[in-house]
Amino acid sequence: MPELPEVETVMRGLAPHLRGRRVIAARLSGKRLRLPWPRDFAARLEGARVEALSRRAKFMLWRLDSGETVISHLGMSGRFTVLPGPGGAQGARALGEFYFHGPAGDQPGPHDHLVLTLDDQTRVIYTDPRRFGFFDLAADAAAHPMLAGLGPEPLGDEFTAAHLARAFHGRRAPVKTALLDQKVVAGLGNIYVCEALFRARVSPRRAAAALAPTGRPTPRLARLVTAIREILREAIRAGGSTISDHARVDGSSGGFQQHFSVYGREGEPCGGCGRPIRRITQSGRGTFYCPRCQR
DNA sequence: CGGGACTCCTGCCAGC
DNA sequence: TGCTGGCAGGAGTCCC
Repeated sequence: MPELPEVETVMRGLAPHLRGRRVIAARLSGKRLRLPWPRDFAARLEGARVEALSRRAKFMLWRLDSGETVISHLGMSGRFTVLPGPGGAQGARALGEFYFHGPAGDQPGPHDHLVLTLDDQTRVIYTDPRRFGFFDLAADAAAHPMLAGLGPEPLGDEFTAAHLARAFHGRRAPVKTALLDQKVVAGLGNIYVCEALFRARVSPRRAAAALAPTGRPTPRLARLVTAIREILREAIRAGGSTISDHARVDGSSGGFQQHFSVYGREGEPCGGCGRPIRRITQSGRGTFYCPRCQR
C-alpha cells in the first residue's frame, strides 16, 4: 500500500514521538529485508537523538544528531507502531495486546524487524511481513543511490505541466507506466496513478508522448497535474488508504479507500457514465479505468 | 536507450 | 476443510 500519502501519514504520526528523543536501544529481528541491514545499525542508532523527520517520495528520513540520516522505506507491507512509554501507558496496553503477540504482551511478533526504545520509554516497532521495506543510514541522504535520481515531488513547485511535457516527450510507454516511473515524478504508486488518471479523464493506455507531442505544456497535462495534486492532498487528509496493510502509527486505518473511483472497482458502474469499470494489466500490474470517460 | 519480464517475500482470497 | 493458483501497494536488475 504505501504510496506517498501513506508514507506522509506515517511520518506525521511518528514525528511527535521521535523528534527530540534519544534512542536508548535498538533491537533487530536479524532477518534480511529488501536490503541488508546497515553495518552496526543498532550501535549507530543507540545514543543518537532524532532531530527531524521528513519525507522524500516514498522514503522517510530521520536526521540524527550524529550527522547520519536514517532512510526508511515501507516496501509493500511495512508499518510502524508507536507504543507510548509510562506517560501513555493506557495506549501502550491497548496497542501492545494487538501488535505484540507474546503472552506477556511485550514479545515481538513474527514480522517485527526493528524495535526502538526511546529515552522516554516509548517503543517504536517496524513490522513488515513481506520484507520489501528497508532501512539504510547515510551521511548525505539526498545522494543515496535510491534518492539521487528521483523526479520532483508531486506536491512541490517543480511539478508542473511543463515538467510533465518534457518528461513525456518522445516517451512511448503508456502514461500509466510513465507516471509510475519515480524519475518522472516521485511518490506515486499504482492506486493514486489510477485515481488521478480517472479524475483527469486521461486513458491509462495512451502513450505518454501523445500527451506531449511538442514537449510543451497542454491543457490536458495541466489537468493531470491538478488531478494528481488533488488526489494526493485528499488522501493525506484522510490518513492514506488502507487496503490491507497500511495503518497509522496508532494502529488506526486510513480512510481514503472509501473514495476510490476506479481502483479495485472492476465491473462496478463508473461514477461518471455508469458503464462498468475495466481492469487491464500494464507492465504486469493492474490498471483500473473507465474506457468511456478516460480518453 | 526504452520498455517489458522477472525477482525478492508472505498473506490472503477465490475456486475447486 | 484443505489445497492451489493468482494477486497484492515497490523498485532494482536483466534482457531484448
